[in-house]
Amino acid sequence: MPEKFIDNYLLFQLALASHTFSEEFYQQLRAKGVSPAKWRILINLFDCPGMYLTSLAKYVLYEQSRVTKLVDQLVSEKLVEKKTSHQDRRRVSIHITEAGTKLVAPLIEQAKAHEASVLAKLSPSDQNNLKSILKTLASRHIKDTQIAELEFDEFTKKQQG
Amino acid sequence: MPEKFIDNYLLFQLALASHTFSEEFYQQLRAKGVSPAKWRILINLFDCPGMYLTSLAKYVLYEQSRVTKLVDQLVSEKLVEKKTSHQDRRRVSIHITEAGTKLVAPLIEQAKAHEASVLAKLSPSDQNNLKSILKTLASRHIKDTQIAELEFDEFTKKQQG
DNA sequence: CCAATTTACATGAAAAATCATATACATTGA
DNA sequence: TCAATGTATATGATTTTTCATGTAAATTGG
Repeated sequence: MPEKFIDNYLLFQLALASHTFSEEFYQQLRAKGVSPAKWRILINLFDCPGMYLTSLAKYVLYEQSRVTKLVDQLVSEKLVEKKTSHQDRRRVSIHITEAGTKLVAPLIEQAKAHEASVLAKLSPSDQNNLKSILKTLASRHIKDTQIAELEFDEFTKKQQG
Repeated sequence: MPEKFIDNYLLFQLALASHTFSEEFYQQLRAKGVSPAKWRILINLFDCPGMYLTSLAKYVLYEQSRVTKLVDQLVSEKLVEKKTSHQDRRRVSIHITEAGTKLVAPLIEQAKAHEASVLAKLSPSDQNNLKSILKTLASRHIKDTQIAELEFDEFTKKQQG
């Protein structure tokens, strides 16, 4: 078998790894009746409740209009709530509900267990290398898109004030 | 900013990296009128012409019925051809055409340049670490799904015989 | 050899995602 | 102040993708 371009092409390698392991976990999610898209939304809101819709969209890597629709479904399932901002009445902050939290909390434990099973395929040093390299790449991305800091500052200000 | 679960969650990190850099390149593709899905099909066929449809689907990480439809579109654009197998008349091998090759060849050069720009964000040792770690993860996947070897053996036998 | 099962691919209806654009609000600068 | 511009989200039509299933061919086991 000759070396193919694809097999050494970083974007393909990343897509393959992401796809393979995500699909593995999605099986577990579906078994509990949670779609991958809703999981992504919920886990992000669990981590950072009150996120504005557009920021949420950037975090979950979905288009804004798609997130609008997913959030509306989650609202109808009482798993999240929308609140329009007082400072800027165009903006909508999304909060995970008690029920939403009850749903995701055990899934996070499952996710951690699954992640451990994936990392177990690698040596301890490779485990660290992989995560740190991905963080390097991610940090540049976050810096480029200027989401996290701004959003979080507003969030903490509100909590403190 | 406290550490969020998500930001240290491997599946999210992989999805973020894959998404970010793929989207970057997809901009270039779209500028040339090629959709990401068709690029994936074409580049795989370029690497391994004559692949059977189901194997192709596994390689490009798309569902079989989706690949059937994408391939049919590509056939109508004269970029690929379908040939039913003589050994097994259920199977269809897909071949990239001259026109298809002409279309992808320069895109591969663009992809290589883009990949270099992504890797440039990392130190040389991290570049090697990342690729080798991803290969480790991928090799297990390929082994699990038993595609490549089988498929290629048949292909080379045909060429030799 | 043949019924039962499995495999490869196709198809059409249903669901999800995207795209273009609308609406409502906010900001900017003359 | 207010017109022009920009931003946040919503909406509906279109396109994509999935899901369930169909058809035809191959394989398997009696």
